[in-house]
Amino acid sequence: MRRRVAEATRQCQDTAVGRRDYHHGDLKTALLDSVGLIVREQGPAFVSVREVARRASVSHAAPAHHFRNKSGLLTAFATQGFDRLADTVAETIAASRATTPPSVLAAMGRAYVRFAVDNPEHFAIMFRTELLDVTDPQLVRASDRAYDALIATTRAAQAGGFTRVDAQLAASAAWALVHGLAALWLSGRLQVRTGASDPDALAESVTELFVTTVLGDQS
Amino acid sequence: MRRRVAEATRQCQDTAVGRRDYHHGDLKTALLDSVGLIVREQGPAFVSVREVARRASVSHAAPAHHFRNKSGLLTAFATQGFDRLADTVAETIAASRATTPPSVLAAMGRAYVRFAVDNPEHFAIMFRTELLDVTDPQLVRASDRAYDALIATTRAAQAGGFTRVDAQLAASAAWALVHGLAALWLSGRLQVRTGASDPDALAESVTELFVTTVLGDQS
DNA sequence: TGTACATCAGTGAACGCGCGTTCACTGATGTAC
DNA sequence: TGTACATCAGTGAACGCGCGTTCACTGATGTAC
Repeated sequence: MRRRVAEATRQCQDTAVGRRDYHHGDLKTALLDSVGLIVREQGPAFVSVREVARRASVSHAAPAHHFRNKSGLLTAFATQGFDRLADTVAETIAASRATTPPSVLAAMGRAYVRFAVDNPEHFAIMFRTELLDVTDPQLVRASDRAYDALIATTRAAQAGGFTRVDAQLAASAAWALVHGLAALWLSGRLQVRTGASDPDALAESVTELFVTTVLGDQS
Repeated sequence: MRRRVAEATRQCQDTAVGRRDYHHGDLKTALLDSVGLIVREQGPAFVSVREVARRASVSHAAPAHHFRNKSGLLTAFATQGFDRLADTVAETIAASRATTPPSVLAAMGRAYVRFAVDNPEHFAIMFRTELLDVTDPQLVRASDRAYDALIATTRAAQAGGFTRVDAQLAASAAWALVHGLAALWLSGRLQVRTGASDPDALAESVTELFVTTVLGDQS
């Protein structure tokens, strides 16, 4: 009886947005969204396959049809994060095409911190290598894409005579600087220590300091 | 019967190093050591009160006599980490008393990375604020001690006319730089990206770059 | 020095719980003819 | 267009497990007299 009623309902609403009778439609995405919500609200330690399924309103066995296991689920989530980061960085580079490598690098640094602040749930998982399958090809590809943009920019800076040091060291230092800033901000320590409340302003000051000193026009 | 044998054994070995009959002697320290071993070998996610007790060869209820709960245990471990970091930094400052603030700051940066590499288990917990009781007075005191040393040094640099920017920003930037370097190194990303194998050399290059540019002698 | 007693620091059983994963299953979907 | 059938994407029960915390307990220690 309940089945027949449900079916009748389905036939009426078949094309409506809310239809989610038996097959979900886009459960994979919904599960990754659930991971993000849990990490954001409670932290990485609270992610469980069952809670993720619960939030997506499916049975706890459903995720197994989309991810090999818990590690696979987290790896997919980290991959999503690296893809978004790489997209953000690529957009930043495209938007500052007309400027010099140092100002491109500064913009990338601001974008990195912005990404971390806007997506704390992804940032909190992306570098937890002990939770991930770091050999996963999609994860590798996504994180490569983000790093390649960085090293290309410091190489351009070096080629343009803008840097005091080689491109590799400049890339490592720049990455460490913005990564540390993002991590300390998200852990709450920087706010406590400095009383700062605007991560963008802080990122701007720090990246500006970096490029004007390390990448100051030396040509 | 077994009891009497055990007692006889105890009476004979009462003063021996290995004696650990009923009262442990220094269980609190032993439990913190166990936490460190687990984090180092398996990661923070694998720390459980029961496993910690198991490694210290006591019953799983024993830790409750020394720590309020799991969060208290981790908070004590983080406190131990901040204390050791502050000690390391203090020693570094004492050892470079005769030099200028920029070179003191560079030495502190190297010490920070060195600490993280030598104590990855502490570093992995110290900034996981969601796992800790961040209001714990001992934790606050220990982490204050480490930060105070940093801000004092950048203030000295500013007072000596060594910095392009104010002491607070210099402290934030310096901290972010070495913290990011340590975090990326421990996550394994930097090795993969740069092929580097010596964190000390990398820390030396990066801190040197920072102080010569940001704190270059401007007087 | 000996003894009574309070306190400390352990034990082991028990509680109720949520976890990851596997399994046989079934409803829904898509495709070949 | 209709139908048979393979495949896909879910369900719900079950597995065995380890977890954090509490509790009454007891052995060991230290102290007052």
